[in-house]
Amino acid sequence: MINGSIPDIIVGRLPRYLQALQRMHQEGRHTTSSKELGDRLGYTAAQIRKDLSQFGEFGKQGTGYSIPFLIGQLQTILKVDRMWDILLVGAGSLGHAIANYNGFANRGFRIALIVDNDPNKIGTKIANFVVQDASQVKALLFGSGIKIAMLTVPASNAQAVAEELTNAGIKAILNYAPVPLSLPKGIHVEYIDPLIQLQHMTYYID
Amino acid sequence: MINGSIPDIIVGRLPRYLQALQRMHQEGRHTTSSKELGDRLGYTAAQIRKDLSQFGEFGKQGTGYSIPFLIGQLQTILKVDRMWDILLVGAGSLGHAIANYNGFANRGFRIALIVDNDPNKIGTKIANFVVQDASQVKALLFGSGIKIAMLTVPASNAQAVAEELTNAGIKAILNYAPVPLSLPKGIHVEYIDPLIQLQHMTYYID
DNA sequence: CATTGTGAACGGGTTCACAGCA
DNA sequence: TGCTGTGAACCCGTTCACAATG
Repeated sequence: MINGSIPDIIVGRLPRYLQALQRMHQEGRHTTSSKELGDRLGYTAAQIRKDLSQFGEFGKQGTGYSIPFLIGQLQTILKVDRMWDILLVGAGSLGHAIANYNGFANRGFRIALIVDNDPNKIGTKIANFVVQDASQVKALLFGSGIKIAMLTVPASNAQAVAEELTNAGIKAILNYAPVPLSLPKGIHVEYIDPLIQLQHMTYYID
Repeated sequence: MINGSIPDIIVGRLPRYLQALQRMHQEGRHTTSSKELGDRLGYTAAQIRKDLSQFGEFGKQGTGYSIPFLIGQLQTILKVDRMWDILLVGAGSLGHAIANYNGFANRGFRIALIVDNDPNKIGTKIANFVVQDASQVKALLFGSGIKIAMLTVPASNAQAVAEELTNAGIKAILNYAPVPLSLPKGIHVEYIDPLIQLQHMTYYID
């Protein structure tokens, strides 16, 4: 393990490894192998070993990997050994569903602030939060330490809102709006768009 | 264009091309080029030309691509030149958000049936649908022509439910539960898991 | 003896570069 | 001139295969 720049495709698999390991841990397991982990996730054993070897030597020959140890290592690598506060932009039905989802906390995340630009929504309560005015987002974020946003606004506003967020210091955006965002280098964007995935699958169905 | 088996990674980009083209169409545009399309989506012009060339010769030298024509071609290739009925499994808050989302129809999909296994939810109404009993799913699907399911059930049930769906004739599953599904060859699965994507991004943030 | 870590071989997707054509 | 379609070159991620070791 002598590396500065890890391929993004490898980084993208680490959360899946972590998820599977946490599940094994819940099942009371203590040890696993690259083979078993690969079988669960649909990867080859060699790939898992090669991926992990980019970050260190975490296994033992003949034995495999200690599950709790590897969980700890991956949490450190992915920086989810801490709690990340998240800004939720958009208090529509999807925003509601996200705000009410209780699976974030044990994975390193928590919704910390909800904003919307609809006067009818500002001031209403969602899951213990009062919806704040989106136009004040820069002031609301100032000093908050929030660096991640989830975007659930209409497609037509997404680019403009994303630019405001960038301007307000946000460094990563999980974009639920069905539009590609064009933002400065250094801002990380991931997309969630069920229609893209549905259309991918229909190609294969008769 | 002489091809039987297109790489899946190319198929996965086609819905994005289609989405961008539809947006251009809404903007009143008639023609585009591989360069412009690539700029919108973050791909190189060469890649877009090469991808499209797998399916035919859709462009004109010197001019580019006719937007309505290319939209039609991609819709045919992806089989979204028809309407696909979808089964929604799980009537929790995420299921509600999905059922109330009105962006499916103009992209080739519509929710046709909602089921849940919670007696308190069965019989309630969501977005004009009465929630049906999940245990009857095979009978409900029989003769319906529904081949696609969206899964918004707890992680602990997801594998078992997915197997039932497979058994009931479902061919494609969009899985919102944070677990990898293990299903027979020929069943297509796509995953949506915001935590995986958040943990991917935190790797890059300080 | 089971299983890791890894250099080397392999494979396939991306980019290049240019002929061809409107 | 502008832009497509595509063979060839290139690049990079995956798989192989085996020495190393608890």
